[in-house]
Amino acid sequence: MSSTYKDIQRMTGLSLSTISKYFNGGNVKDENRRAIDRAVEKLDFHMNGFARGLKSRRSKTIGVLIPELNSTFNTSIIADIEDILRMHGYGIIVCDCHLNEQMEKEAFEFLLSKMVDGIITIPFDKTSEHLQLAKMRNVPVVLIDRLAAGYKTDAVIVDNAGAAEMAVKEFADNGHKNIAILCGPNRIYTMEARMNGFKEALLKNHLEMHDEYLVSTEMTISGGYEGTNRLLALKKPPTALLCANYEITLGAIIALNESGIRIPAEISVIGFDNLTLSRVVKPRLTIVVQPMREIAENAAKLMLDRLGSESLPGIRIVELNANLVRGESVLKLKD
Amino acid sequence: MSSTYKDIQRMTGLSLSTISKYFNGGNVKDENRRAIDRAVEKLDFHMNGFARGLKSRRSKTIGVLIPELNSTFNTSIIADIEDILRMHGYGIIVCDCHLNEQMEKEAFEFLLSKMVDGIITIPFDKTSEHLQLAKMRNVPVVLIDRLAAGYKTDAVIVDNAGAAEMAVKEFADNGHKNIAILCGPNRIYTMEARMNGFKEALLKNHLEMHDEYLVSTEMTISGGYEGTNRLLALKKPPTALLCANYEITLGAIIALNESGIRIPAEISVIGFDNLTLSRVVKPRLTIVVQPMREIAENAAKLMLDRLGSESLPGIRIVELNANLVRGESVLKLKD
DNA sequence: CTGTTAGCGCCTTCAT
DNA sequence: ATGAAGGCGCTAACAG
Repeated sequence: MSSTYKDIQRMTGLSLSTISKYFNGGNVKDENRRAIDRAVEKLDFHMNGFARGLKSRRSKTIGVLIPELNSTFNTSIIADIEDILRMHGYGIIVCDCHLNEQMEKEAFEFLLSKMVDGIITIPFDKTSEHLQLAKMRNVPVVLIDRLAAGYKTDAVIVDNAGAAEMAVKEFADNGHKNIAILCGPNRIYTMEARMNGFKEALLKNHLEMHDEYLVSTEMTISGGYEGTNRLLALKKPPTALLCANYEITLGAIIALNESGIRIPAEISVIGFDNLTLSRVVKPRLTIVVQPMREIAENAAKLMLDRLGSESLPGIRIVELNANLVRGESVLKLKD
Repeated sequence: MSSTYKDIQRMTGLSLSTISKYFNGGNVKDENRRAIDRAVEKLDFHMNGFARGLKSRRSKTIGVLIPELNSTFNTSIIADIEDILRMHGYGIIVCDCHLNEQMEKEAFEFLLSKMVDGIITIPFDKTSEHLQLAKMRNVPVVLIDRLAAGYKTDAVIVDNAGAAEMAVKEFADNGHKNIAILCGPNRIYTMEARMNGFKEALLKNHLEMHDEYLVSTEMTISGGYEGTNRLLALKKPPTALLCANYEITLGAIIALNESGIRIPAEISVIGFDNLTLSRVVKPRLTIVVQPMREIAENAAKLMLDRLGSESLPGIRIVELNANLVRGESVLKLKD
């Protein structure tokens, strides 16, 4: 059984309210401060978070709900968010809904039941009806990666279409006409956006669209691996390949390496997401880098702001841009 | 402002204690049950976790403390633990201590301050003094991956030395004598154990130990990549290579592929940890697989048991074995 | 600067 | 099967 204010009271003779003030930054005589300090030490006193939460209605805990923990992008964002929030005294309760809309809703309610002060989520379900639940309970929500159709709230998004366009332009500028994309399933918002950006960019650059160059695959190493092999098996394989996320990029590289196909001599490649990878692979990979740290920082900041002052202006949407980091994996074709 | 028992009381005319019974599985007349049901619906009533916790002294929340979120092994374990615990009504508060002992201690206290009912951790600090804090507060701790020197508690460990030995034996059985290991830093418990297992296995198999074949590197793709290139640069490169974790394995494969070195014709390789990867890479990688799911399941179970019945027997330690899954990445040498 | 008092929302004897 | 009353540990007026 751990000690309480009452125990401190017994040891110091001070009243509960003085003790409370001490713990909440009020004015307390130095002499008394020290007395309390000593008592805390002796008693190994620790604040009871339940009692405190009961009054303050705050758990200093943020829910983080993502579609899948086994994804470098997601865990990297989580790592950064955790970092930042912890500096501010907040813990994160993490839920993974395994790319399942039903579970997403359940996990969302679960988080609310855990008295989180807010929820940061990378939404999966396109309708995102579950977000309404938070509104009813007055729990702020910050979205990452996509806006919810029916629910306006703070969000941090990346210009995914723009990111894909950037890559296509890089290929086009280097004279490529047969450009393929290895993309995740359309049901994933970011993947859809990147695919759309890709197609539009072909138009903008006056390039023909080859259906067989639009490969939709799982967002895994295997997905990238198999997709690449499918492309290589075409009568006329592409001269340029855009991989739409980290795991796919990895799979593509492994497949190309294995087939003994040289980058960029035989195929030009632009990867996605992971800067470390780009530096490791030789020749250095040209890569579309999402500003992971910034995404996390902005999401955390949006949340902290909301929690800080009860009534902020309206919705704030932060749109960040991906960057193209050039390596040597794109060959300049002569024309 | 959300509704409370009092609101239900107003709507139903029942007493608070009846309502409490209803929510805690007591005997309540069917008629009254329905009345409460209706009120809950109308009021959108949700139990206040703080108030409940104040009495029950349980948050239904488990702390999970790991050295680093950017590691496939860790996140994979977390994903499974989260899964299992959530099924039992528990949420997880995740903390990443960034391979830093000071932060580990702070994060541990932080978790305790968040009123977690228990802590599951992959400890980093070798002395693990911080674990004592949990004992004082009567918070059960389950360790993963290593036992703490000074603190006896439930744990799930893997026979790391045995895992390394298994790999060496596989190489030796195939006639290899020049076997290298690409291992993480010695300060990481599992890495130390695998390195030791490796050395012992050389002895057991009557193989000579070449210092230059014992490469210590970072547990990252770059680490594996650079380590491999270091090995390849030797006058007499090894004929067999054991990679001591997933990221290192990945880096090694990329490096070998790039150098145009064929597996297993020119070098035999055994990887670690990731079954998916082994299936993707061609030739299929022989791999030492840790039973991730089992590790998570056992850790979760140990914790749930502890929380279930206040006084269980003594310490329970579960030791699991890694498995060698054979692919075609180990060449049989003629002798 | 300190003490008194009345809750926060729920659970738990103890009666009825 | 239900109700009344007190308390879990902390906070927040309000006095002094």
